[in-house]
Amino acid sequence: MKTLAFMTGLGVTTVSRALKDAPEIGAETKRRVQLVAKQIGYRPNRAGVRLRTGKTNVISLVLNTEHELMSFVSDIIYGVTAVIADTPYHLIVTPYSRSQDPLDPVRYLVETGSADGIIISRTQPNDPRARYLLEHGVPFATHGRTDMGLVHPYHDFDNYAFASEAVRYLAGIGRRRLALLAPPIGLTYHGHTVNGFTDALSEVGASEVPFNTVTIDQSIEQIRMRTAQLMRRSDRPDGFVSSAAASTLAIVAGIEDAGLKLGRDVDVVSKQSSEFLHLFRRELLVVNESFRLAGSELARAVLGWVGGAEPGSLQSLSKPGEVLPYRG
Amino acid sequence: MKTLAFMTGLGVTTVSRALKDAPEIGAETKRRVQLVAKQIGYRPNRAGVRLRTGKTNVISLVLNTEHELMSFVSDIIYGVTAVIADTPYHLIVTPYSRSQDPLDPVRYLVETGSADGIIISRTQPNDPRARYLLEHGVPFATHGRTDMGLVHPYHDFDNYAFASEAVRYLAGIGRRRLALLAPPIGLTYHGHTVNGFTDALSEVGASEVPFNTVTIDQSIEQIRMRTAQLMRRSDRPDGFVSSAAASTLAIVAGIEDAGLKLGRDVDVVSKQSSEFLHLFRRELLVVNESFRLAGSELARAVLGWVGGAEPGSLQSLSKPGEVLPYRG
DNA sequence: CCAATATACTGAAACGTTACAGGTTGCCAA
DNA sequence: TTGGCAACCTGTAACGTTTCAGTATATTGG
Repeated sequence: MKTLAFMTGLGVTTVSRALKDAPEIGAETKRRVQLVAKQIGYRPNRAGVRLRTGKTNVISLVLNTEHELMSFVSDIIYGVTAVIADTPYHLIVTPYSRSQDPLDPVRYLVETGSADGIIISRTQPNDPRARYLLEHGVPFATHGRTDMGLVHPYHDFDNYAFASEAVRYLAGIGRRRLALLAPPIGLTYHGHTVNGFTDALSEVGASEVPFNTVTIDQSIEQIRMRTAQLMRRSDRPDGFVSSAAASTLAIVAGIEDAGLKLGRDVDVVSKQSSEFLHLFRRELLVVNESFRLAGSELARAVLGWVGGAEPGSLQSLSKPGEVLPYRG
Repeated sequence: MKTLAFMTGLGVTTVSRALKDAPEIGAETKRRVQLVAKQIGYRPNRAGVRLRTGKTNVISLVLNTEHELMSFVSDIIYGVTAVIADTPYHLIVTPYSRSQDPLDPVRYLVETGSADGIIISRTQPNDPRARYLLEHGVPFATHGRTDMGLVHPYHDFDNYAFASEAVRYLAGIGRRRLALLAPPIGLTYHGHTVNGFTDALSEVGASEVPFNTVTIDQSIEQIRMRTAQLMRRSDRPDGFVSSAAASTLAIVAGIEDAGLKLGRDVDVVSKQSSEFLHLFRRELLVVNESFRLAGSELARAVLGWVGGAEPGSLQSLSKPGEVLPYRG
């Protein structure tokens, strides 16, 4: 910048202001400065800006290293980076592990002022992280809604609609006794999913086969074993609704362990975030959820808040598509 | 830090030096300063340090947004973060897309001085990024080796061993006509894989069924279609070696599209980075490759170089485990 | 006892940027 | 003519850190 000032014969202050289109700089001067800046490839020094203004130009994605789905991590990162690609923002990934309080990484980011905006996942109805961030005035967006009467940006997939559509579909092909492999208890979308499931059950007059103690956070082996146990009982379900593709692999394995056949003895509707369940078993019924979209929406939301938009206007809910059987 | 200086009654210079165990500070003073620092929870301001020293405390992971495997992205990030978790380093993810020169993001990072160290993947035998980084003296590590006579840190999986073991295993169960679904042409490990494959073929006296134009970078549908075509020919292979789990799903689909049966008409050995292929088809033969390990090794390597270690001492090669059939 | 030296500490400057509090010029109205 | 004002520009300080070039005091060797 000093170089720019020298080259243009102006003061550094003028150059600084000219580069950000301040009103008190002559139009001609602005164009001149910006031209020279472009020519010599001037890039603002992030440390200088950050030290002076506190603006980090960083968005942090806070992830659980044990429980996030593989596809979630990959796709959400790509979604976020696609949006921030032509902004000065960088994406930093802040991990936390099972043993840690989920609030820890968030507190760290806020205390060290390491990010202008934060994206969190595994959102809870009463989420201490959201509360903390609101209290500290740090812009953020959550993947999943909260239920605290506080308003903040979020992106969510309509899991109520997913679960209820899944139940309706299964009922439509004659399935009457349904089991739900739900999201982890405690997370907001667990509630949404369970509600959609049970509401639709009573709507169509089907019944639930309890599978409560198992969630998609469990290991493949656990889910497989518990499914096999369940399927060996006389009152076994004839339909499953599964909230995650990886768990669906385990459910199918469990079904087959019990000597039953997918599509004949039982049907499974599963969410998936990439098109592979139909390669796995053609009989599966799938609903797509795009985590890349989630990443983009979340990035847009945080950037919006950072840029001064109303948090309440930065909320989005993505509707599930139809339940899809295999086609050709 | 000014606060610390005031509290201890020392000058800021002394505090700065005391905190980093400089030799010219009295032992007693050091302990005192460090105690007070701990008490008030002092954390060095990253912008201050970065502005003064140029040290960013950032490691950047450069990823292709189209062609990286899902599991690769997720696991490598977790591997890296696990290593840098108890260091002052942050991980930033720098993406680039199909249309871009892979050198672009690297150049950006170097020109803006945005990272102390860089991790790159999809390494080529003659890799312009590695050359560029060496020329500019920026520490980096590559996932995969180069072959330019230049020495730099890397982590690699021994794909020669993988491919040759796979061939030996298939030959051992009577397969004689093998096809290889190779990594993308141009990447170093394409060559390694192909060499391992062909060397072992001649060793065991089996023959290759060319499948050259297809690589794991292609879409699931493409691979599936091409496999089905191949399997409908009279000179079809009776064994496959596949370099990626996702592609293996497509190969199996293609095999079944052609009306053939896995394990009877044809066997497939595939790498996988998470334990799911055996849920998919029990007849599959798998070799595990841990991307989390790769991430950790790469992080250790860059940090080592940043810390002044010899680049040549920061190279690691991970040997594949055995070919594993399904068990219980 | 003095000079040399080691030990322990310090102020000022600098990294690149922006905000604050001006300064200069030219024009217009009184 | 002059005071006021708008338009445009500028120097200085500050953000938090480290480095440079010291200073002051105690210790040692001759």
